[in-house]
Amino acid sequence: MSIAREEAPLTPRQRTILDELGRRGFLSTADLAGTFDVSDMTVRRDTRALSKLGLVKVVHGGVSAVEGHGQNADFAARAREDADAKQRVAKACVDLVADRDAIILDAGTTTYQIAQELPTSFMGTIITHSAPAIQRCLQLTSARTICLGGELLLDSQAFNGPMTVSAAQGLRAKTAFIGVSGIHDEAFYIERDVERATKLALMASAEQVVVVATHQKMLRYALAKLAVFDAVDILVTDAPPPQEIEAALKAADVKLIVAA
Amino acid sequence: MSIAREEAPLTPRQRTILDELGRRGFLSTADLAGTFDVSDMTVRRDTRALSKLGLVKVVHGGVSAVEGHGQNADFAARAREDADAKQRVAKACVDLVADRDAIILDAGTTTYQIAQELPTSFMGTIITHSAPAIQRCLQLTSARTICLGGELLLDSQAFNGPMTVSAAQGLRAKTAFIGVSGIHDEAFYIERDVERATKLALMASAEQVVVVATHQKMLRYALAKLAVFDAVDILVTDAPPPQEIEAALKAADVKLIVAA
DNA sequence: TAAGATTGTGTTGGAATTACAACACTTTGC
DNA sequence: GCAAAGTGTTGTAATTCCAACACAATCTTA
Repeated sequence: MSIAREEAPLTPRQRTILDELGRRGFLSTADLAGTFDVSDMTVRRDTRALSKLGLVKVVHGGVSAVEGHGQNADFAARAREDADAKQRVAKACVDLVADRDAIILDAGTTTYQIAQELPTSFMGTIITHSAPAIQRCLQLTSARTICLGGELLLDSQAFNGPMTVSAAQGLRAKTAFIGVSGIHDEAFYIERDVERATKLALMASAEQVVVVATHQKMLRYALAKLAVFDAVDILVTDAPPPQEIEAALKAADVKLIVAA
Repeated sequence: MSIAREEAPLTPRQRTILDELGRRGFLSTADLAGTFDVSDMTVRRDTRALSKLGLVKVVHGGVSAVEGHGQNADFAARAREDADAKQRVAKACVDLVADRDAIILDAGTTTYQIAQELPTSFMGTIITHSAPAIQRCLQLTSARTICLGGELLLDSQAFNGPMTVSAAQGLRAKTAFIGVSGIHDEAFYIERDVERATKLALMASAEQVVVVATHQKMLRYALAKLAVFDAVDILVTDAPPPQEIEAALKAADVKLIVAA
């Protein structure tokens, strides 16, 4: 009784549909009619009502979950931007990983693609504070996944704060894949200052630090300075960077990998 | 080059379809045809090939993600068992929560239902080590979510181990909702011994300990003994328990809540 | 209490959408 | 130049959608 429930006009059947949809992503009209033992028409009326409330998307043959819930939509939308470039970068990163390695995955959409590109047979260890990456790790039955806890930030969909930092400090990995928002003046920049401590802790816990950044990040500043080039071993991107950056990378002895 | 990719005979387009499907759950044939700028027939040939490999499910109108990947299916299947009972228990638990409370959610399908039943307007704090619960928390834009890190166990889909325990010890909440596998002889039992330390730490960090258990758990043993009745304040279930349990609960001063 | 209104549901037929087999065309590699 | 693989097109079959109407259960109101 303590909490007011805002979803007043939903029948039990509609709530069940929403619930299942959250788990399955798609439900066919015929299946639903069978499950509830009602006619197709009744199911259609339910789904149409839910669709009118923006809770589901009606498609030919059934209903599909709508991804526009909470901050969740932002991340999904960002993941789709330059998806090709991110995928190419991610594939090149996976090529840097051997089968028993322990790797660290930072938050962000590009690093998330690395998790997606990891083969399901991967037998190493994944250390991450990214909620979407963990979701992906549930599919990797041979891998070991270690989550760095902390407070959930909705915009980055990752855990952060002192808990995350201290959890990272207790671990050691071979390679850390770090995402950045901008590259300029021999340094890497990030959007959220609160993530700085976490990223630095991740970098300190790995033998080898790999920064991933699509070409859109080149010659761009962002709010906070993360680290200078010297702190990084490899930069993986999807197009040859501007000359000034390439020269600075070479001067700082950062290996450059341009994904095909 | 380091990792062998087992999915050999997949075209780039098919891989992209799989990839998107992992995020969206459903894709319509027409949409896919538009996205790749190919004919419906070509898309259908792709989806049929993927379906033959068991990677997707073809439905009238498009393709749907198949949930039989990884251990993931187990949890989803268990969540569906006695779903009604779990939902009733979960609703009763939500009624114990006030809007600014900090609550602890243990791993398990019943506690997961609590996360599902929490209104999206909930403005308190959720502390959990359950991956599905965290997934749900991404929708709760007003709440604060704290993840207890640790090693991911695929069968319980939760984080566990020393990291989890020490993370829990540093926190304090009003109510902890704990799942159990059996109730017998004035004690609560659980399936996995490794979870014992985590559950005890969660219980120690809350003012009030609530155990959730559907009636199927009554008079059942499980592998490990978690705690005696005295360590718990409230038991929420969905049907009146056997007399011997009810008497023992009363003797141990455990409040019994039977959800309607 | 009875009549009327409201809500939820099932049925029907035709309209709209999708599926699929068969064939023709283009590209690729040898 | 030929075989193989991939793709587009066409017409037809199968499925789904939906508006309209009929029926039952519940709730209102006189």
